[in-house]
Amino acid sequence: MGRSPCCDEHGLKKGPWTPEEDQKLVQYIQKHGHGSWRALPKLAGLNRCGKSCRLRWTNYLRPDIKRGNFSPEEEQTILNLHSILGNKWSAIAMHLPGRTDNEIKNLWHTHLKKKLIQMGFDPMTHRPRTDFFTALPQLLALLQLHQLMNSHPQDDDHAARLQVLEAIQAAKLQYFQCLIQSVSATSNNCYNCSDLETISLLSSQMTSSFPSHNPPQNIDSSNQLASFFEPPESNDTKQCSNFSGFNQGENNKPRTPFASPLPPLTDVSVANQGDGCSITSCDGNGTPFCWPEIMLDDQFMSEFI
DNA sequence: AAACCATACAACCGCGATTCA
DNA sequence: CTGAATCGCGGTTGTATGGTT
Repeated sequence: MGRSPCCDEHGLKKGPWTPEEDQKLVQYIQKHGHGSWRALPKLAGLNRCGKSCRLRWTNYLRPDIKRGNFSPEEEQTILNLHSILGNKWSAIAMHLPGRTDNEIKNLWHTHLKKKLIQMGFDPMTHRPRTDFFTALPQLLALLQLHQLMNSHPQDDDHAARLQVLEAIQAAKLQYFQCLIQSVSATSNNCYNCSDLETISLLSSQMTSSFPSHNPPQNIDSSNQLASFFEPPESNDTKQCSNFSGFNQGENNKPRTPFASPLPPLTDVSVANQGDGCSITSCDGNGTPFCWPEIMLDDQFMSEFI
């Protein structure tokens, strides 16, 4: 279906509008209405395309446009509507008299989106942020690499092995942080579960947190994750990050800090502290909740926190 | 004072939807 | 019914402005 690109017509002015052009446009529309936008520029004596005129009128010159900063109430309305409607700026604008879709869109990109991110919310889903599913493919790829490496213990590429192990440690930390974020976000619930059950439960919760995305369908990779979270057996490990989320001792099983039962938590934060990281939070009564100590390399802490 | 950077917002562009001959 | 013309939306870019180094 062919279309003539109206704005490509040569000789037509582009760029910022002058007060004289504004005046011509306003006077013409007040007198005749806009009618056909395509025909308007010629009739109004403007050297612009109709599309440019329509945009200038609807976004700037219309008499019912409310100018000035958005009020906190307006911002809240936009946030509420965006969580329901998504990027349907014109639909959102219909609920805010005097505001244009363009103005709302700009506000979103310059302020509201950043505000949500800073508050730890995903600006698209309006739910607590977690990069779990973003990181999952890399996590699984690293797992495969790890398994491959372990199945060829004779390989003597020491540097490569170290690199892979470090990457794995980084992925573990990233995954761990996702869990913390999720616990923080769901802190009104008490979980009574053990290590992998916690992961499984949180994973399913995260799945339900992404209605508009496409999380991996086959999320039941608990076995893979379980083996992935086994501590590396190589002697090289001491040169890598020490993720003390493993039970040190006979079983060497992965240990999440979410010992059962988990109290409702608030103010969860992870801070870089010397050689490792400290996690602080409060329970529902505002008293500090004691987390297991996590030791990690500065390199990884500075990268991920 | 100049260069650089970040931010805000007006304007443009491409494309799907709708209208109309 | 068909396809060209037009409209309107959402994503993106360009530029002015203010702040920082």
